[in-house]
Amino acid sequence: MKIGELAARANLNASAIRYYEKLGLLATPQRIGGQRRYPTDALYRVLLIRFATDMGFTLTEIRLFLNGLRDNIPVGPRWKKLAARKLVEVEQNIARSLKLKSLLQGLLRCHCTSLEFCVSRLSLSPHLRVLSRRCK
Amino acid sequence: MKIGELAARANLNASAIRYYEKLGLLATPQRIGGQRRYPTDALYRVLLIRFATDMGFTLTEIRLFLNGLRDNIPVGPRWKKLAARKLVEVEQNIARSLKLKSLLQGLLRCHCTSLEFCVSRLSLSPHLRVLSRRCK
DNA sequence: CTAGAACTTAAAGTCAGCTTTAAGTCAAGC
DNA sequence: GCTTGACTTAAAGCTGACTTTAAGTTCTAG
Repeated sequence: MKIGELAARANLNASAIRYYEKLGLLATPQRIGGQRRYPTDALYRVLLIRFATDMGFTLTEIRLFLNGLRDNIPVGPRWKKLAARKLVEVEQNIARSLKLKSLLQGLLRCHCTSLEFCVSRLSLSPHLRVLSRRCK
Repeated sequence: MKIGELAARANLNASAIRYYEKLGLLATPQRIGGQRRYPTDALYRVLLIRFATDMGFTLTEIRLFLNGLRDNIPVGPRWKKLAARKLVEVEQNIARSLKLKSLLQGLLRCHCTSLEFCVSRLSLSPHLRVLSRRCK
């Protein structure tokens, strides 16, 4: 498989594949005439990387994890430590986003002419009054 | 008020204030001996900007909104359009984060030796099998 | 055999939201 | 009058995950 096909199958740019290789996330593949040739396994590796980035892991974290695999360090504890840390981050993000959501909903329920009232009703910080002060 | 005091009161760096000014978020203030002097209003302006960035708005979005204020375009519709769009983004973020959370929790409940089972039980994508295949 | 698509490299560019640096100017207290 | 801290500028640096560029090489179809 050449890089273009690998990239297409992983729904990525070829440059992203080269970037992963440069970061040490992908092994340097066999070359034919200077061009990279990948075994099917490489696709799974790339898809795993994509999955992990979708899970919110950084490429650095993923490299740590994959290097653990390579060095035959037991996967369990390493993975769980990373996952537990990420879980905390995700939960904080959810809590924050829920707060933002209700704040935005509250603001959206206001009419412009009553924004001043809305601001106080929502107990928003006083600096928001600069907003209502200018509101016709 | 000099820039240092404004920055301290907004819990920001002075460089951030200058950056906001450069982006057009803050009016160019009066100068005394080349140094910026701010009226109290400027603090409310900065706090409003901080509030909006905390709400997840980008500085570009905030500038659009503030320019609307300056040009005496009615605040209500403009604000609501931005807020409604942001609300959708926030809701998508929440949905995504909840998915990630349950996925991470599922993975955390696994033991290394049963990760293969876990992967199939969680109905994870097949590329995750590359993981379990290497797991001792 | 040749056109052109796909590959190669290193280095620079992108986005956001600042911070840091370097070299200098101004203000306030003693 | 002098020191020191706060201010000034433009430009470069930072993080993360890539993309783009430029200039060149190789593969493939006709």
